[in-house]
Amino acid sequence: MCIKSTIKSLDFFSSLNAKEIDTLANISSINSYSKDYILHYEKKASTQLLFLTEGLAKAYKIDKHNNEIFLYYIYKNTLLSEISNTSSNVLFSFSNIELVEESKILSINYAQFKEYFLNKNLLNISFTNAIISKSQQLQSLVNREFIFDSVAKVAMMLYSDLEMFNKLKRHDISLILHIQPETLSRVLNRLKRNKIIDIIHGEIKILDLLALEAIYEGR
Amino acid sequence: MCIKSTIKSLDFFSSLNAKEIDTLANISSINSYSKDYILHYEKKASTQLLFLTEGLAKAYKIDKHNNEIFLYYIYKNTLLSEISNTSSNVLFSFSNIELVEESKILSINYAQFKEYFLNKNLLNISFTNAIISKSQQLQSLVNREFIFDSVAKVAMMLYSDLEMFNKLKRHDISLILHIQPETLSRVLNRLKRNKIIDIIHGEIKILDLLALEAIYEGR
DNA sequence: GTAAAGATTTGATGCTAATCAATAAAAACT
DNA sequence: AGTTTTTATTGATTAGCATCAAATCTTTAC
Repeated sequence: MCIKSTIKSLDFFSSLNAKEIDTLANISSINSYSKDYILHYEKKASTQLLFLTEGLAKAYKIDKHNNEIFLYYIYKNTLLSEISNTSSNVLFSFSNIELVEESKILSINYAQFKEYFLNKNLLNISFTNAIISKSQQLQSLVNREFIFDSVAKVAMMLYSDLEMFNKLKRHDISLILHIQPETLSRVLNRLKRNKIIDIIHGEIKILDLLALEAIYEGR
Repeated sequence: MCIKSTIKSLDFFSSLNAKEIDTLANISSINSYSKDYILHYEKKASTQLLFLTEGLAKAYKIDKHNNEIFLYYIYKNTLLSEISNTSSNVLFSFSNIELVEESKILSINYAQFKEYFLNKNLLNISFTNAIISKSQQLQSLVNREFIFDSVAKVAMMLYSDLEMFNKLKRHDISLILHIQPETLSRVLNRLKRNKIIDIIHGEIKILDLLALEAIYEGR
């Protein structure tokens, strides 16, 4: 059956046996959504625990001036929901979650999930790890936004994922880095002037990897 | 014995029985440190899981210009360590942690803690909850810093904890809110001019609670 | 190939809060 | 009390980006 094979394909559930997967399938459903669908609005309550089985999503918030603040991407085969507590049966989302591609979502009744799994010491490790990795995404966000200025943000992204940088449109990069496209353009020019990178036909080549690292490693 | 009664006093361990507490006591130690001691440096590895049993600590990071960025307070009876993963036996701290008061710390060997407790499905719920509450502290930090400008930050703190606001020195408040003391002073003056608060002998009285709330709730 | 649409860059200007410097006020001494 | 030290305020200036507008370059559609 489709739902069971989907569950089996998720790392999160790899510790379950056949019978447990049956139980899980009974409290779950799978839905497909098209690109740009907004799954979650900030601060809204939900009774379902969601997993992204296919596709790509992004988490973001809206600031005072109605600008979108990109938080992080959520890749397939991971937990989508943000866990705000374990004592209540209701989950409050911290951010908006929007689908970037057409996606499939596994939706599990959270109250029953707790009853049949967490409270029986099943999936605890998976659950903890999922929460930790969300927490780490927040940590890198804090690094990016508080510790780094715009030059450091760009340097960091060039250093850690040049391929992605060259693949995406400048507009999307500026969204991720939470700076304006104009600022991004100016920063790239500055790095080029300083002979740290070169820009050939819009494609970026790194000339001085160490200098790039030094920019965001600081001091 | 002292170490056992300390363990018993921590909510985190309330689900353990006497024998389990014995086991835990064997892989633990308690240390006292004086005010201003720095427990953890950012990015440093540790093999110990730390709990604050008495006192008060603060987590902070250092930005490019060597300014301290206050993250959050850590209160007694809670987990001090930041959990970066469960697969390794080493913990990497995300922030610096410094004691604000003279404090007592319970220190547990993390590898053995995992072996004797987490892997045996003990303390899983406590552990998960501790991680969630750390994650939530980061979330409110993100809210404060991204969504709020300096006026909104001050309004929020006045609204939610006036008592604390009046107790602390302006310098400490500005540290918490991550704005400069000069800015704080100017913001307070502005609020006073707008008749939202009054300042009598340095002590702040709220005149218009609704207006204050509107400033940071503000669409 | 050419027009239209979209993406990127450049220039000018403005806003928020940081920084620097000086003063004023309050608290802690003796 | 008076003096020193700490804390808070005020004024002037600046840094860092955002914003707006226009120009240029690139891609897409026909």
